[in-house]
Amino acid sequence: MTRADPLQRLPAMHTFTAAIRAALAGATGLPEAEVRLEAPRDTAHGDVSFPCFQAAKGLKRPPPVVAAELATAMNATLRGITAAATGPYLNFTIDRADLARVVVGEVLAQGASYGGSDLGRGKTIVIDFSSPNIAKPMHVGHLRSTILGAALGRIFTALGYRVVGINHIGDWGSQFGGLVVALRRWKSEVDLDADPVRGLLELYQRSKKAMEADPAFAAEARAAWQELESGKDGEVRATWRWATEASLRGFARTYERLGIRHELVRGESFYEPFLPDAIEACQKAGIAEISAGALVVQLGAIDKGLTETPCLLRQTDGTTLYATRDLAALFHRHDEFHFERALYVVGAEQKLHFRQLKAVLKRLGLPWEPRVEHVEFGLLLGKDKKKLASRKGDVLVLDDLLDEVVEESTRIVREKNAGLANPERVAEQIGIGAIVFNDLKRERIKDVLFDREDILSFEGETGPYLQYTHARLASIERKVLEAGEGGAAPDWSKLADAAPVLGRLGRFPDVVRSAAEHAEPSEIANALLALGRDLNTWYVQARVLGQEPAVTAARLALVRASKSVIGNGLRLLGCAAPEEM
RNA sequence: GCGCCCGUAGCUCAGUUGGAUAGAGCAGCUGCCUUCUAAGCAGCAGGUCCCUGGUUCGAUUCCAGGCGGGCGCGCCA
Repeated sequence: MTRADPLQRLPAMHTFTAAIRAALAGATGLPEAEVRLEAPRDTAHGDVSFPCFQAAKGLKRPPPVVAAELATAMNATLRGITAAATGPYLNFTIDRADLARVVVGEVLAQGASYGGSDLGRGKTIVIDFSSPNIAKPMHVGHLRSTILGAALGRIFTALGYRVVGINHIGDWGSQFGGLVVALRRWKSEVDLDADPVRGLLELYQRSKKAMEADPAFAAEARAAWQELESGKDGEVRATWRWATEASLRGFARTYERLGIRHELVRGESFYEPFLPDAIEACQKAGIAEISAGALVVQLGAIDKGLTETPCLLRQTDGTTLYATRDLAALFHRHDEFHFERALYVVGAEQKLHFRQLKAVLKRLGLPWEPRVEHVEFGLLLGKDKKKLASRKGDVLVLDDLLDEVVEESTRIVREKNAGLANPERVAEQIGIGAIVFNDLKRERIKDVLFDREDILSFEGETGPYLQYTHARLASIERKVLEAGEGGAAPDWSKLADAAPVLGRLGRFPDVVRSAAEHAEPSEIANALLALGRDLNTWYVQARVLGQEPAVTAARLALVRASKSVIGNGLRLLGCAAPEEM
């Protein structure tokens, strides 16, 4: 395999910024790396801006004077880019035709891969996300981890990384002894075919009650758990395995609706055999000690905030804990994948746990500790601003939410576009898109108020708004082609009125890269919304059909490029990009 | 009590490594469907960027201390 010349892989905008950077470095004497360019907040100022405060300090002259001097120098050096001083700012405007030709050309040439790169070639990213518990339906609380993790997976894949998405199923623990006994006794009393997870939930809940009320049941459950833990491959294990597989079948439908797949499904039970090794590693390193009867790793020396909260590896009764299993899982993943980054897409309420986990890695002196990241996200809060808990009357089962939103989108699709060829499919795309986008549009650390109205609204800053924009662009493209127009050579200078759109198209690859770096899909969501706004503003007043051929061709090219970028962005986030809606 | 996170318009949020007049959406009010989908567009109105101090030519942004809200804090996961 031959490696592409990295310079040729630079996004379109870089051809311009590189020229500006080099020219500024030459004129100011600053190293190129220290020439800090920014995108002006107001596009009327230009495409690229250089605040002259720093340079002025070095040159010992007032910033506005420096800006004016540099403007003259830049205009003498640069071609196709004009520089103008506005107070202390030096603003660059790229020749409109050049900007349009280069950006649109690159977007169209790269198509579905525009926004991506080969940045991650040969590197592996492990993403732990979703991770529901068996015998319980996925709750809306699982939504954020599922949607965020899947989006991150697609983003890293687009950047050329090998992505291993792991579903760390909660399939282990003493409570499953009770479930096994419940299945043994009452299997025939519930419907486990139509909706296996709901049936299992009923049994699970009955088993919890029976544990308290019925000593014989409790004893049988304990015995079942002991047998399960012993590794014996008998009736108990077979029943547990059946319950696990039935749950996974139920989850699979939900994942399919969301367009999500994991590369690996590995329950906590998978790591059971590796627990002794994990504990031994800590003991051999001399960092494990007995405290109040439990085996712990003290962490105060690493992190003062953890003085009072050591990491517990083994309880007084000899059994292991969450942290032990996560540690074992992490060692296993490192050995198997030699990851560049290992991301845990888990709620912020588990921050302490991951801080402890990383502190243990530090005490072990493992150099790859910084590669382990807790991609935390805010809580899902109820209307009372308290953590959302299961309550009667609230629809909190994930599938129910998906159904409810799709029902609403079906109603709206019928109302808005009665002649649509496949309304069910489009309604599903829009409903799911609304849910996914609603979750990804804000910074992940922010708590989310679970607001049904918010999710069911398809106007403004929503997934359907972008899907609608995409569908309209597709419609324009269809109509232009039907009319047999758009085949002329484009006059790129006629896209001068679309400069904000061109800038956003050109910067899209930077947005994707930044979103990956920060593990923050909301950066893409917000960039798409801004693009959508600028685009809508542009095309309502720039008709494509029936213009001079060179104008129609140029506008059609921009429509296609914009549609491509919005589509790419929506798909990265996990939203469909319908051609019609 | 300790630790961490959040605090920007009535509500929900953006705001790039500190930089120009702090921006969107929703809700409210005005307009725009005989021309490429009105899930849209244009406009009006709406601000003590929680407070106080510090660093800086410059702070919504960085630092410290408060205030308010949330989450977490050894044998659950």
